[in-house]
Amino acid sequence: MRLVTWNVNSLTARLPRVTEWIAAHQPDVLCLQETKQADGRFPFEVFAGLGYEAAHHGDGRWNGVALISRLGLVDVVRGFGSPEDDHGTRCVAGTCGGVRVHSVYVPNGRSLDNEFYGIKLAWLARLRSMLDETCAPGDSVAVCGDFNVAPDDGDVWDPAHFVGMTHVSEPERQALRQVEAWGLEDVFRRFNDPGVFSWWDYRGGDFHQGRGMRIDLLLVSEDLAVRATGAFVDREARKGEKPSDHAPVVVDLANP
DNA sequence: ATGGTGGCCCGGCCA
Repeated sequence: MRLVTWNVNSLTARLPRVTEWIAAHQPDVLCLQETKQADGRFPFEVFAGLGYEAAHHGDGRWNGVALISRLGLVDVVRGFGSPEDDHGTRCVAGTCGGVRVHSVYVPNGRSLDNEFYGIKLAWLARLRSMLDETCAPGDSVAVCGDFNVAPDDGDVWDPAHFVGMTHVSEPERQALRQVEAWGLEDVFRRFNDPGVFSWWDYRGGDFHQGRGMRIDLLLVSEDLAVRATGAFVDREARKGEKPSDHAPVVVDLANP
């Protein structure tokens, strides 16, 4: 099973790159974030033509998440169940080939003194409580998406640059660890040394200068983690014509 | 040097 997460920064703008990438890399389950589409504009038929079922949760200009699967897609749940908890369309879950998969887009937080920083911490706490409510120990679970948190100093190009900034603060990292404490592992780390990134700012030639962060994560339950055979960032997808500012992150799992 | 780029959709927000 090839499991992928990719923040596409507008699926409308990125659809040619996404379909090209699917054809070349054959994901079984693809979690997208920042589709920036309402449900009515999501191109279900395009993915169906490629052999995939899809679920989408989006309401227009901002956010929007999708779950795309060729292993089946059942028991779809959009959001956390209350608009106050959701803070936009940022989570969609479904069961794909026996795995409960969540595509998530954690609020950015903007800065430590911004009201959205508290919203980000609350959202991560709600993500944990949602897992407690909807998944049982022993379930096969994956939570994949743009967490807007770099788990460790090795996940940013220069820790000194980020002192006092969002994405690296201890409360965010603690909130992420509380999600993992449900029973999930950042399995990418099994196969990659520090210094591998998934996002680079469009500005200032950051990608070509290597100024990135690893904020796109695939957190999987232990039964899945032990089946992992590899994990990588496809940096090629960050190059070329009209790239997203994020690259796809891939985890491969052997059959059980 | 408090900028820069890109996406939404056309002025300003968001990342």
